[in-house]
Amino acid sequence: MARATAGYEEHGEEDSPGALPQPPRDEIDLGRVLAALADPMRRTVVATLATAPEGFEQHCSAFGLPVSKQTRTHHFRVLRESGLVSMTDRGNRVLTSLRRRDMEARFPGLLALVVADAAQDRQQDRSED
Amino acid sequence: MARATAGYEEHGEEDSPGALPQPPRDEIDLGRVLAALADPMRRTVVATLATAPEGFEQHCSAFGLPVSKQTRTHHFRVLRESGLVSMTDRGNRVLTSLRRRDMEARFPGLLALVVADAAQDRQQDRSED
DNA sequence: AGCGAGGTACGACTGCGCTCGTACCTTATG
DNA sequence: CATAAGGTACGAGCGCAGTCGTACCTCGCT
Repeated sequence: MARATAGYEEHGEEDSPGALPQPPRDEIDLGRVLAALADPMRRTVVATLATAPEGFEQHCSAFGLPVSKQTRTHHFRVLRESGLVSMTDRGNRVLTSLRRRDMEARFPGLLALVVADAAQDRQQDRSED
Repeated sequence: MARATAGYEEHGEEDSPGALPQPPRDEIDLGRVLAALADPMRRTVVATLATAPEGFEQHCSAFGLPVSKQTRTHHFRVLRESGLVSMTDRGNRVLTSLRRRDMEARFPGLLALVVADAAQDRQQDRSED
């Protein structure tokens, strides 16, 4: 079970069954979001989700992060508690989706910056071959 | 003297005398910038500079940060090494200015987000009186 | 020259973030 | 039912970031 270690209150209201706790739109804190995006690994995850079509969901393990699964869990928790992503517990697998509308409403253009930067990084890697 | 503790190389080319080392525009790293902006105190500084008119410069001590001057020095160093601000050593005082054009060129809209968030915070504080 | 204010350098402490090992749970598959 | 895979909880190590104390420098003012 995910306990309320975050700063926001535990809301009994959970839209869908298995939805893991996350801050409501108005309580999303810029500091938390920026801290979450400061990590390259988490930025990769966000860029991947943001590049994918609307409503895209993916397993946490499908991002190919070069860390152990415990560390992966940690990163996804940070992303969720910051408000960047929404996660659904399906028992043995967890689906992650970008909170695109919430982020666009609170910090318009921020996701685009992350996407653009990730794209530029990929281009640099290609030219270094 | 400020030594090159940053990741970027020490460029002999310094535009104006007393200009403290800072990364050139193309080497400004998003992770560093986001990490710098993740701190509320540094975000306040950036928001203040971004709200002020173009080319505005201010002493580090004039921001009213509730910390010691050593800590203040630390925060401004982080801001400078991230590429957010430009600093000029005038002997006994240091002038800080926002690298507005560079930031707008690399991460368009980011400063606006910081400004908007700071404005919203101020409004909340006012309604809490 | 002396003093105070602004700033930095260096060192130290403290807390937090990233990492993983171990243990355990849940589900799908054989 | 046994096993493997995805995930989490808990704890530990480690490094870095934020904070300050002490010391020192530079300039403006008296």
